[in-house]
Amino acid sequence: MNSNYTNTCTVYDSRFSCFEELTEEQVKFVERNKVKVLFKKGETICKQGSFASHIIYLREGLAKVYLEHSPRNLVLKISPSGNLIGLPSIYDGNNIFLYSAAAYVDSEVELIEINTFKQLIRENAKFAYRVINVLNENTVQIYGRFFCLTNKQLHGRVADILLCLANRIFKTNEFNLPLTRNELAELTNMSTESVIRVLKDFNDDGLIEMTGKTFKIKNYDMLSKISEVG
Amino acid sequence: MNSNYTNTCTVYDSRFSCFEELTEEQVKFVERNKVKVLFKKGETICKQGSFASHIIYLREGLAKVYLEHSPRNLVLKISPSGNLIGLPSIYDGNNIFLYSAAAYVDSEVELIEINTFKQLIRENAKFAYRVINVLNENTVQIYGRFFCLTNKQLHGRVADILLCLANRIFKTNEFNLPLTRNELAELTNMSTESVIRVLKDFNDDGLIEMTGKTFKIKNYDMLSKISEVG
DNA sequence: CGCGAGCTTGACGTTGTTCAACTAGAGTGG
DNA sequence: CCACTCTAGTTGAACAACGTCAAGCTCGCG
Repeated sequence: MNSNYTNTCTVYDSRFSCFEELTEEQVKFVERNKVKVLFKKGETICKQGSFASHIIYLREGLAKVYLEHSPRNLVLKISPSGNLIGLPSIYDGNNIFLYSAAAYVDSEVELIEINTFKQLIRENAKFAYRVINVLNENTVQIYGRFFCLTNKQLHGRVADILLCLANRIFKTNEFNLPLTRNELAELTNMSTESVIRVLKDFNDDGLIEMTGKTFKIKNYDMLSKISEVG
Repeated sequence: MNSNYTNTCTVYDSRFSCFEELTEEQVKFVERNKVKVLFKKGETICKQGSFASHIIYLREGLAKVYLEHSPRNLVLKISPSGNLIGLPSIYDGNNIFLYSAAAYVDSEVELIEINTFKQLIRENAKFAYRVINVLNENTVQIYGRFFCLTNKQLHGRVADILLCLANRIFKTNEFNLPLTRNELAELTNMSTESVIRVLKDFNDDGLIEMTGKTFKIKNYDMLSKISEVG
């Protein structure tokens, strides 16, 4: 019953699986029209502006979804395993990827032929209903992140990301982050130097313990508070 | 085939009408389960966090859709007549409004009972497919605005809004704006004073002609350029 | 051993907000 | 018809928040 968006805004992790609603026959239909692909860390999974011939299911790994624009990109979300990427591409006849996605770590994806996916939506209303739920979930997450990046200051944003990573990605208070400081900066929409300074502040104040890429949340409540007030 | 998001980002104006896909019987079903309501300028059409018992169709008027948060709100989009508000509320079992909406001008809306709407989605896959398109269109628009507010500077944002209003709302280069400077500031996520200063700059440089609330776009190309480079 | 990428730090400049003061027009009540 | 008040609009000056730049550091790897 939470009606605010101040927290855990960056990671999109769907609670819905649309595929559960498929009939046996439809499942086979999907099986026949998908391929499995491996992406190495750093590789582009889909490219903004190119033809979207498929919907992407991230079976294993971690990816960022972002809008490309010089001089700097805008990361829309990070997507852990179990999520769909490219759903907005089924919008209108064009089938163009509206964003790019890249692998943060080695990842395994399944590419589902887009017309297969569209056909399922038109054939199976329960499946479509699930898809709508996934899209809406995604919208909620984007709204949260939108708010975060536009209305919070640096410390709030970094606190937010740290909590987000701990809660939603690693699901523990101590984790080894596979991102560079530069990638963290892109994620929080700030300069690399500022990321470093804020992390140092948190470290000096005992809110986190940080050595290189190992992070440990020491004062969860305080970080939450910083995240809230911006 | 445009793959960037630099322009006309604030107004959501759907090209899709989902209702065309309904059968006669379903149309009657909707008729029986909707009510018409008038809202005066400034009134709240829906309230973030409250129960969403209905989907809102804006038949006539102009509204802002926004996240509530002190000290300041975040406007997600402005919605002209002919659009649906509250679709993300059908996400999961909760049926809570994820955002608030308020009328910029006197507006006429139709409230469609939410379970009616849900039932239509589950019954009619073509209808659901249309709804998905509407949601995706909305997502595209939000991405554009997200980019605009996070990566553009003041002049770029104001140029953006002006073009947006001219192109999408008033559909002419000369219009009378029913918004205060303060509302413009909220819309561009900047301070009222900054809005005034930027508008003055544009006016002094001959890009626009402005007297009070009357605006005239004088140099469309230059404004576009400013909007692009941020 | 040396090279390059990522990381870190301090100094400095820019952008945009905040604050305070002032102005103009639109009610409102005597 | 005139104060009075209230809101919206405007302006300038001070200030804070961040980004940029330049330099140096560290560590893994060829």
